[in-house]
Amino acid sequence: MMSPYPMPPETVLIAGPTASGKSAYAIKLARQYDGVIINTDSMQVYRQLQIVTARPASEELQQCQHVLYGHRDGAESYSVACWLEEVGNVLDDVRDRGKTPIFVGGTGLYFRGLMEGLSPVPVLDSGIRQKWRDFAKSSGLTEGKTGSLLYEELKKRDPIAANSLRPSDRQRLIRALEVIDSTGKSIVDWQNQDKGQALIGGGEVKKILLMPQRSQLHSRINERFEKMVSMGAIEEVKQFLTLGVDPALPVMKAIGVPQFSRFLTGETSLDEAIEKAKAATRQYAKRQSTWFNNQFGNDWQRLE
RNA sequence: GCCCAGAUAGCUCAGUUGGUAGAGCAGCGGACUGAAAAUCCGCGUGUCGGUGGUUCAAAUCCACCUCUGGGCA
Repeated sequence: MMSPYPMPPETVLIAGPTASGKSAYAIKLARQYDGVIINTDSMQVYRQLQIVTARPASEELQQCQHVLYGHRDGAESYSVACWLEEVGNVLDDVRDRGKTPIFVGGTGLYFRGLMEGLSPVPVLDSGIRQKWRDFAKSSGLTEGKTGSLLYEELKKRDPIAANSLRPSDRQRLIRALEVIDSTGKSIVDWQNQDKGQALIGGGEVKKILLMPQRSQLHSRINERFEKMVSMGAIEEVKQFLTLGVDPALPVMKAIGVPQFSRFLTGETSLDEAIEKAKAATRQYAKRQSTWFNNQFGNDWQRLE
């Protein structure tokens, strides 16, 4: 039965690899459902990078309300936990105003946190976190996968966690070490604990997955990157680099930043920087697709 | 027109005295719980320019042809 006044779903989720057309689709649904678009992308939160992260610009922002976009400084470290905390506040506000929350982005981990909650690991001491990052730097792990000092250290302190990780997986080894060191409890134990109440899922959740054919996605990625360059992506990265942000921070890994940084110091040609950045984008889209294909449930509506 | 150098994976190129080929990049598949645009794991995807010839055996040697660079006219 068609109703003349269809009720909007309680929540809308729109996921898809980079350049799959999420932003435009989100605006369409936002108008249909009187929605507020909520950023679900780990890089579009940073204020200084708009062009290079394909963050919606003024024309899009005028068409409906967008939140959690470009609201954080690149010099801060952001995370899925920060995001979930912010989402909690945003959701209360959106629902109070009778609007439909529309989550849009490409970060699989953020969607997982949103739908399933997060293990209740407390905020860790920043000194201890820094200690293990420094340790990792001196461990020589970047050189190869064998003889990892991090791995040996974790085996001593938390053999169960070590057993579940690869000796070459620097990031997860560091995380496991800082958790056991700060809390005295294994990350595995934390992860087996109740994740608490998920932020969404009480009512109808419309889940949409935009998955264009790979070859088409590659064309769109390549074309979009050329557009970014003509819109001033290089200048944006140049300006950002003058701030002297810690090279270890997440924002420094945004696609375009390392490649243009190397061009700006004369290490590579412009053509090479552009080709490398396009390739990095295609590889990223590949990893996103793997996540969406295998980590999401089959209750997502797939669209090309 | 003549001389020289090339032609091998999508790209750049290795390939020993003949034994049906391998690197990097790209690509493909996978993992994923607080930096996730991160961090990791796995996989060569090939009419060796073409046609003949020599040989038990040709990417490899010979001939001719095609194409691409460079040089001489």
